[in-house]
Amino acid sequence: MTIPPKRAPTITEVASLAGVSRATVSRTFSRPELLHADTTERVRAAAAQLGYVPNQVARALSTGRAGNIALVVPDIANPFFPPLIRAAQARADSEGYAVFLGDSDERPEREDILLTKIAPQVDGFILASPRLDESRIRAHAARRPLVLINRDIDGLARVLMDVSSGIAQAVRHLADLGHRHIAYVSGPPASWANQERQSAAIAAAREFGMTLIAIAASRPTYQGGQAAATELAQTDVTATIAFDDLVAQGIMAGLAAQGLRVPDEMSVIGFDDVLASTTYPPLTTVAAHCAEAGGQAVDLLTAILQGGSTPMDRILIPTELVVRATTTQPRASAKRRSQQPTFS
Amino acid sequence: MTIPPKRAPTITEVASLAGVSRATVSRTFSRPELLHADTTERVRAAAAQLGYVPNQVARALSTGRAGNIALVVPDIANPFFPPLIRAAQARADSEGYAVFLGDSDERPEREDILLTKIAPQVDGFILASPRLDESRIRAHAARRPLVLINRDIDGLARVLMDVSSGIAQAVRHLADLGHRHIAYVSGPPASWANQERQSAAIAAAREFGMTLIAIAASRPTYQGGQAAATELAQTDVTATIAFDDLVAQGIMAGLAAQGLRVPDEMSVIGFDDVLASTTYPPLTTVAAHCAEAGGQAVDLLTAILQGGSTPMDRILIPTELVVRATTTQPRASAKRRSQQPTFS
DNA sequence: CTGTCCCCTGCAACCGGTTACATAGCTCAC
DNA sequence: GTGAGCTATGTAACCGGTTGCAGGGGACAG
Repeated sequence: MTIPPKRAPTITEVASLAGVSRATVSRTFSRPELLHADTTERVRAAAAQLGYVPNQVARALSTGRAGNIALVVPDIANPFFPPLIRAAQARADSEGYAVFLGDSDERPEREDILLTKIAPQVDGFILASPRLDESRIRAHAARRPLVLINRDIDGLARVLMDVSSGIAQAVRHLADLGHRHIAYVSGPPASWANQERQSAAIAAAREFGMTLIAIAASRPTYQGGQAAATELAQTDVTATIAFDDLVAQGIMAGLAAQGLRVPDEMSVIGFDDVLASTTYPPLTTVAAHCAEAGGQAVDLLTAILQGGSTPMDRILIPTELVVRATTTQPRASAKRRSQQPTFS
Repeated sequence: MTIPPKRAPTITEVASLAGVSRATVSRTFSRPELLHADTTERVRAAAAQLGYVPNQVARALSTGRAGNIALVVPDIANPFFPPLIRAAQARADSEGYAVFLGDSDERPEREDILLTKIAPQVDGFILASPRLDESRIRAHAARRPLVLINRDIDGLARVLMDVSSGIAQAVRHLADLGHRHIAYVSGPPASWANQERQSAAIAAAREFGMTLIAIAASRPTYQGGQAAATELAQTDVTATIAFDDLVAQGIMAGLAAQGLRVPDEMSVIGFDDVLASTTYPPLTTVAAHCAEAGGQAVDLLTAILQGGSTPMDRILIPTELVVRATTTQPRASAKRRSQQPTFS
């Protein structure tokens, strides 16, 4: 049996205990500089005695400011997001905002519903890697300040990973090691991040005169990577760049199952650097600083909420290669050249 | 489709468009069975035309029900929590609740502040692995319905892992393989989960006539596990049970750095089964079904919120051993017996 | 034809704050 | 001594819903 939750004291009770009007109590907590010091003191004492805390819901209704922000991600369980969420939450907290978390389960329509449902309760949104189409995102942005992470829509505030620098470093690293034939194992085709990474890889491979084949991981998961490893084993590529660390790890496991050793028989590079330090062997990867992206997104959002003006509405977070233990020189191999489409 | 206006339409606008009173619009969305079908239809049409969505904040103020629940965890980045959060969020969503997420950064006082700050905006709390002391938890529970995960406080609703069965299976598995000297690498001493696991391990070891030493991982992290591996290497134990998978993975990396091979020279068992399938070699571990815990906690909370009565206020989730590739028979070893405290 | 009952719907008072505006009292310069 | 200019506080109208209560009107029985 539950204890009937005791009702929190209201502003009216504090007012009568302190012998002032409700307005004075309200001002004590919102604009104390308007009041005589003695008065605020007396009100504070009364409030403390009753255990009064201003009701955020009532405050939100009358001011229109909720003191909350919403963070929507496609899949909390994807290791890319927890550090991002964590940083965002910490930042929001120190700015005085509480955080609504939404998981869209990778489904655009869930994202849409989530947004409309929690909109009145928040002052602004952060959409991380949204799967929603551009027009709907713009529609939501028209209602509430909104910051995107990992999605580039003109005119909207956004925090982006500067993918190309990191990918270029990765490809150059492989070129320096002597690799000539490499693969990119891609993520969700609809994902902006995937398109960015893939085209950056293609461009870099062309620059270094390497052959690059693209292999689709059915899903951006460990399992997807495992499946891709089977395809990889049938090609003559000696190095692979994966859509993200999770796929890279799946590839490593898949290769191991095929009896191929990493890095001796196949070099593997991940992306994000979210679990690189916890794989064995430690994964060479491109660090995307996702935690920083989360923090920056909150900063940007609160700046918009408070200032109104947006000094910089497009923040680029640099990425860079972190070399660990999954890349080395290619070994001569007699594998058959694949029929995969090749680029340059 | 109409261009969404900056300000969300209110009940008043819908009422005048539909030619009814505000009360009727309200009832259309809260208690439609009181209205004539034609009326609700007309109101719904007007609402749709304006893009009206009931304002949850206003609703919360007048009903006292916020339609939100809060989920507080000590560290989102700990892989134990994302599946739990994900399941909880999905469940809450389908029950019509939105979710506040709080990360206490493992600090009890942050937990306390978070709870008091969010309290008026939510109908109830879920505290996962709270670090807060019992009296404070009880204080919060007196104000709002509250469900605990991984913490056993008498009289409060809670979802617990039935640790002992899984640990017993793990120890038996090691005994069957022929291990005689094993170690438990512990987590945070203040953690209920750690105490449970450790005492279960001690009890099981005693039952099977094995020697068990306890080694403290300074922190329940990958790094903590690595450090513990150094200590492990100096003992004559042939198998290790880790506080959780993260620590287990750190141990594996640490052992590799010491030149010890898993499982040949040291068997390793984790706990939680949150990243077991993504390590290499795949980790033998105790599955804790943390996602189910999250879902059950939400079910329990919503039952309390709706029913008022609590049919079952203590849910036990069974755990069981999942054998993968990090356990095998012990190899004779000449390592020196350690001076660690031993239990039976 | 009238009375009763029930089904819908409207009226108006909340919920707990915020805030524009009014005002009381006081200081100070002229 | 009086009006201007403050400062500190009160009054009351919101914010956008919900809901107890009242009442109009149709159905139906007598």
